[in-house]
Amino acid sequence: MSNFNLITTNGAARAGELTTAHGIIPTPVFMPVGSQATVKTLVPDEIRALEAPIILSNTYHLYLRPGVDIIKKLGGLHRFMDWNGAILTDSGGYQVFSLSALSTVSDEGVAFRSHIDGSSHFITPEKAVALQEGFGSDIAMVLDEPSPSDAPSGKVREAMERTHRWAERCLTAHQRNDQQLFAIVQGGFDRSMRRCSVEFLSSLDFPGYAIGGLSLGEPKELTWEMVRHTTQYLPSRKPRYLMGVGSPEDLIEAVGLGVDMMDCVLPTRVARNGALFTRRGRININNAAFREQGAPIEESCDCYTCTHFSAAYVSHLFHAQELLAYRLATIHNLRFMVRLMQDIRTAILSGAFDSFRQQFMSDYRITDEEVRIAQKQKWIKARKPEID
RNA sequence: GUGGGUGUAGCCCAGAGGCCUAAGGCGUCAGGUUGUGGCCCUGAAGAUCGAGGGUUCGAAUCCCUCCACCCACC
Repeated sequence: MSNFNLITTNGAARAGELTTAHGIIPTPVFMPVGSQATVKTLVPDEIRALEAPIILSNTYHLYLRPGVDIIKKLGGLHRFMDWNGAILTDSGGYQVFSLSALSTVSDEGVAFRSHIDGSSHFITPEKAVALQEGFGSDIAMVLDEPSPSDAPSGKVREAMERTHRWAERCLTAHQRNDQQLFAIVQGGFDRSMRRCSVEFLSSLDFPGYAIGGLSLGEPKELTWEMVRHTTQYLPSRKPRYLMGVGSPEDLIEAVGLGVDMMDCVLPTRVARNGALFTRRGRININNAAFREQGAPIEESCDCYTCTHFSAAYVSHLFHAQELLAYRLATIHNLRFMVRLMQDIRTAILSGAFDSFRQQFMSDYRITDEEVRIAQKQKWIKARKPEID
């Protein structure tokens, strides 16, 4: 029996159901991030109210603090944080490279220093699996090695091949049958390497596949080219998870390319800085214009924040740096993302994905073109040494 | 009233004859954040340096007068 039921497709876009030990998850789905066993500022009842069926947590952070033994002793991650929905744990591969500059990779595993106290640690693929089995997450990720966006192709291939060997070892080590282990495709920004990665990992019959190593500052067009290229070779009957992406417009784009699952810190992180999503685009609640707005952030939004408070009140809380500001903004942005995915799914099921996408994109004011160009040039500049 | 101190952007302040076209922080105004540190990063606006006079090639800076505020003593 398969864990994933592909209900329908609409072009490349897909609607399905992913069965986990903690519920059936309608896909496509957006997973709020709760790295340290908490979706920052929210209690589980509030996450439930968002209608988020699954959240993401993080092996790296939980391993360092409070440690797997404590979580195990207290009944596993679900009980520890009182969340009875599904949980996906990231393996920590990404954090080792992004958070800690002092890490060294070998075939055996990765040695790194804690960003908290500087202590030394060593994680092997087997240990990454054991940790996640200890946490008891519903979906575990293999230990992978993402490549920095400026890595030369030799290094990218090396990291990809190591990721493949680690994936095999994770699969062998994995034991819990109430937990699914997903593989992670790497291969940088090279089409042939991406394809190579997909084909190798597909042969190992994982219950799900993630696309890693993207959205690292590269131009959007390149991100989507890689996603399109990757999903076309992935097995259609398995869920596809695009890691670490993205913004509201990214959700639509990715689903349109055949992605089923996504997670991103963006909605929660920018929320804490006053950036709020609406169907007409992103706003900054700190802007002077909102100081006197009696209407909510978005009239048509059904979130707790918008059904209880004016934009002026939220604006006041931000200017006063009140803790409630972060909570209300987080609730709004996450509900926006979850609801957007729900609407996308409804559109796919009724065969109207394309028109939904067109309508959304024409309503939604995307990041200024100037900013995008500046980011692109910055990325090109960073890679220049390799080109020379 | 006498003695002392302080006056530089909305607020706190750096500067002590020329590198001042006056620095920094907070605040204000606007951007950014993509497998999470509520951090942080980037821009912008905003100052006839309390007022007036003088010395000097040159004054926020030295001198004089006045004004305001603070402290102490009457």
